[in-house]
Amino acid sequence: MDTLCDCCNIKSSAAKFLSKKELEKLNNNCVQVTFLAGEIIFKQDAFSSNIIYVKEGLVKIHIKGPHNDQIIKITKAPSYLGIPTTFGNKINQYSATAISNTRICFIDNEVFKQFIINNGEFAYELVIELCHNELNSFQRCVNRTQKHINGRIADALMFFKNTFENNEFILPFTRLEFGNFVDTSRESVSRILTEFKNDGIINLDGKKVKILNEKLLETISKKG
DNA sequence: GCATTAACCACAG
DNA sequence: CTGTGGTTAATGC
Repeated sequence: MDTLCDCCNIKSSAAKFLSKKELEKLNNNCVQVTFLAGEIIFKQDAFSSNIIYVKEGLVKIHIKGPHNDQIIKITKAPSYLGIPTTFGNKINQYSATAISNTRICFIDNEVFKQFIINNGEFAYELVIELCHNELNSFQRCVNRTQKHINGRIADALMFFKNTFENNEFILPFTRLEFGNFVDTSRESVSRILTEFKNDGIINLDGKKVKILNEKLLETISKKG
């Protein structure tokens, strides 16, 4: 049974520092749930009651804005979700939706908090993860405001190439969602993608994308 | 001014 | 949902 946290082989880097006893405690205060692509894991404005650990799959984090739903980031397992939302605020500040089929562990807040307080190495690993997240979001912030659309779309394509570890992948987005991810309209996404296709940078068939000229794509991404 | 960029709108698969 | 063409506002040269 891999539901036992003790022998879980997808332990977070932080959970590796938990003692036998702590893992047992975790095991008794954590449930694993499977989500299908498209299912909502938790919703903005609802009470947050748990720490969420993504064991397997891809998840999108998104926030309702005044006009659109904005996709803040795509998170690939293994990763915690909702640490800021749970400790910073009782109410979820964002929603999380499964993009692929996903396995999630829901962990009791109080138990998690006790680990942080009592186990320095565990806490340290978490801080590292949070720092990475913050740096990434700073970076994304700069890119979003300073890069032109084709740069941002090139960024996104490179990102997917890296997360799927493949030059060929299926966009987990409609054009509208893609637009919400890179802060542009669905029309611009369509245009730039066909433009990339016509320039021989990618192959495009609906949501199927194959990167043909990674070097050029990289340049576009860098130059913005 | 003129050119470029990108959003908004409308219409058609 | 997607792609395309026209229009338009903002910005840069």
